[in-house]
Amino acid sequence: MVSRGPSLPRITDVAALAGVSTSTASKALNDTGQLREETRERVRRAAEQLGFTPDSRGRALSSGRSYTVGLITTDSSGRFSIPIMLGAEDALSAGEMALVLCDTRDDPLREQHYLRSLVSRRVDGIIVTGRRTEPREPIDVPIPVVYAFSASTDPDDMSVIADDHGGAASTVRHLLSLGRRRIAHVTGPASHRSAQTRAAATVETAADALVGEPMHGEWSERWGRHAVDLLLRSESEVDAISCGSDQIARGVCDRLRELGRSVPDDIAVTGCDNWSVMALASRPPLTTVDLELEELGRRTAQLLLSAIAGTPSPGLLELPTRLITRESTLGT
Amino acid sequence: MVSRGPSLPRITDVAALAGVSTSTASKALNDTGQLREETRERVRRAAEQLGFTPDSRGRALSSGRSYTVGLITTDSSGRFSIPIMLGAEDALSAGEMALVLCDTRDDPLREQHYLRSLVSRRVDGIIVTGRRTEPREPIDVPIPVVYAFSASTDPDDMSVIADDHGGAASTVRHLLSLGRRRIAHVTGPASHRSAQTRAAATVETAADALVGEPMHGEWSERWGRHAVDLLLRSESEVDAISCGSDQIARGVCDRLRELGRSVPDDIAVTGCDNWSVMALASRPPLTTVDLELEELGRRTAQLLLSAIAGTPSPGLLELPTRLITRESTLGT
DNA sequence: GAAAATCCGGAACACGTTTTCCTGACTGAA
DNA sequence: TTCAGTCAGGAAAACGTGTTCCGGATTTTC
Repeated sequence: MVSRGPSLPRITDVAALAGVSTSTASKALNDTGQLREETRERVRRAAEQLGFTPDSRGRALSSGRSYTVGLITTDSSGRFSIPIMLGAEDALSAGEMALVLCDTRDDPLREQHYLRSLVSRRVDGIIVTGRRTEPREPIDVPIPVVYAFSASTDPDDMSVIADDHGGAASTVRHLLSLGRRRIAHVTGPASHRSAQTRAAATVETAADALVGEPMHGEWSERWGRHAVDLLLRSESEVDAISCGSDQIARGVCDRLRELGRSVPDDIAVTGCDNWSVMALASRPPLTTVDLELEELGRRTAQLLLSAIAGTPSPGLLELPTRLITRESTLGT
Repeated sequence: MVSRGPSLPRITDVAALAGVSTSTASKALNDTGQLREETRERVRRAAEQLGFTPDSRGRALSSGRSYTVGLITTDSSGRFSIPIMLGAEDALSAGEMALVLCDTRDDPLREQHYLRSLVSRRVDGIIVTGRRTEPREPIDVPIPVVYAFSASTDPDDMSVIADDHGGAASTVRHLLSLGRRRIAHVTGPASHRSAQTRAAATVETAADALVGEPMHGEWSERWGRHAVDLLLRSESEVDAISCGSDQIARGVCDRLRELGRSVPDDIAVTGCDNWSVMALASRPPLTTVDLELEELGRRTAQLLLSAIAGTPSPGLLELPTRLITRESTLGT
C-alpha cells in the first residue's frame, strides 16, 4: 500500500476539529438525529474548513448500496449506443449515481468478465444495450436489469425500445398527406429486424400506394444510389422513396440529383434515424425519423432507478419517435 | 435499508462452509499467507459452491484504493471522445479497473459536480478529455490526472495528444512524392487550433508547392464544395487539395466530380481524421490521416496507471498519426 | 423542590475485506 | 529432553461511514 502524502480528511478529523464525536459529526452533516442547530453549524464549518468530502466507499458499505450502475454495451462505437449512454448518464447523475462503462465488443467472454466485475462492485443495477434492435438473451445476475434499444427475449424482463413500426408509419403517412401515391421502399438487409419492422410498417401504411416490394440491400449510400438506378430502370413511375436509413436516403438523393430528377418536386425522399451528419449534409436535407435515443436512455435509467427503489415495471416499453420534416419532402 | 432477499454470500459464509476462519479464507482465495494446499483447495471449493464473488467495496476500503478511474469529457457525443473512451476502457479493464463516465456537456457547474462526486468515490485517477485540441485549464484534485486529446495548460501535468502537425505534414509529403507541385489547403476556422496547426504544417512542408494562402471556413462539406468554386474561379491552377478534415474533403470531391474534374487524375485530394462515414463513403474514398485515437486512449490509461502506481511521467506526449492512402490520391 | 419529560451527544456496532500479529503444534538438532 | 525454528491457521484491528441505543443534562410540571 502506497501512502499518498497528506491523505484526505476523514469524518473523524472533522469531528475532532468541531470538538464532537464522529457520530455527531455524521448526524450534523446528514441532517439526521437531534442536534442543536449551533452544533450542526459548527460541524459544517469544520467540514468546510478541512475541505471534507465523505468517502462514499464507507457509505456504500454501511448502506448496502453502491450508488453505481453498470452499462453494458455490445458496441459503444455504434452511433445508437452513444446517445443512449448519454441520456442514461444524465438521468443517473441527477440521482447522485455514477455510471460505469463496459464495452464488450460483442465478445461473450468479455461480457462474462464485465458481469463478474459489476457484481463484485455490488452495482445497484445494470443497463444492457446493443447496436441492433434484435432481442438478445437476458443476462443472469441477482440485480435489477433494464434492456435498452434491444429488448430481452424474456418478456418479463424490463426493456425499453424505440417504436420502429410507428416511426416508419409516420413517414409514410407524411408522404401520403403530401399527395404522393406511388411510394417505393428502400431499406437494409432482410436479416435485420429493424429493416423488417420498418418495411412491414411501410407496406401496411402505404397499402396500394406502395410500388413494388420493399427493396433490401445494405445500410449504405452506395445501395441507395444503386436502388435508384434499379427503380428508374423499371417501367413503374414513383413519386416518393421512403428509405430505411438516412444513409440510404442520402445515397438516393445524390443519385436522383445526378440523374437530373428534382427532390422533392419529382420525387420526395424520407430517411430514418436523424443522423445529423447524413440528414443535414444531404442535398436536400432529409425528412426523417428521430428515434429520440437520448430520451430512451433517460427513461431506461429512470426505470432502473424505480426498480432499485423496489418498484420494478416488468415488460416492454415502446417509446414514440418523432417525425422531422425537412426539404427532401417539403421543398424550400 | 432494503433487505434484498437472499443476499450474496460473504467471505464469512465461505469460511464457515470450509470450516476455517475468515482470515484463512481470505488468504486461501488471494494466494497469500502460508496455508496447506489442501486447505486452500477446500476454501476454493466452498467459494465455488456458494458462487462467492468478493465485495470490492470491502476490498476498496481496506486497500485504500477503489480500483476505479473517472473519465471526464466535455462532450462525449463528439466523434473524437468516443474512440478515446473505448481505448481507455480497454486498457483499464485489463487491469481490473472500472471506468466511470462523466459528461459535463461543457458546463462548468456540471464539471464541478462530477469532480466532487469522483473525489468522494476516492477514484484512483482521472482522465480528462475534450472535443477540441485547444489546451484547457487543469482541474484541481488531489488525485493523478491525465489529459487526453486536449492538453492541460500546465506543462507539468501529464497530457497525451495526437501529433496534428506531423499528420498534416505526412499528407503533404505524400502529395509531393506523387509529383504534385501546386497544392491548395482548405481547412476549418482560423480560431480552431487544429486548423491552425494543420495549416502551419502544410505551409511549412509544401513550401513553394503551396498555392495561395490556407483557406479557412467551417468544418463542413458545404465549405468544401464552396472552396472548390473559389479555387477554380481564380486563375491559378492546382493539382492537389489538402483538406483539414474528411468532411471538407468529401465536399471537395463531390464538387470536383460535379464540375467534371477527375480525382485524382486532375486533382488529388486528401482529408484528415479517417472518419469512416466520410472517408469511405466519399467518391473516391479518401486518402487521409488516422489520428489513432483509440491507441491514444490506451496510452492515456497506461500513463494514468503508472502514475497511480507511483511513477508519474509529467509532460506532453505527442503520439504519431498514420497516413491512410486510398483512391483520392492513388486512383484505382 | 422533586419527579417527569425532553433534548443532546457519545459509545458501540455493523458493513466486508485485508493484514498484522500471535499462538500452538510439529520438526529437527544439540 | 530441551531449545530453536518452521509451519498452519486464528484473533483482532484497520479501513470510513451510518445507525441504534443509552445515559446525562436541561427544562418542564406538579
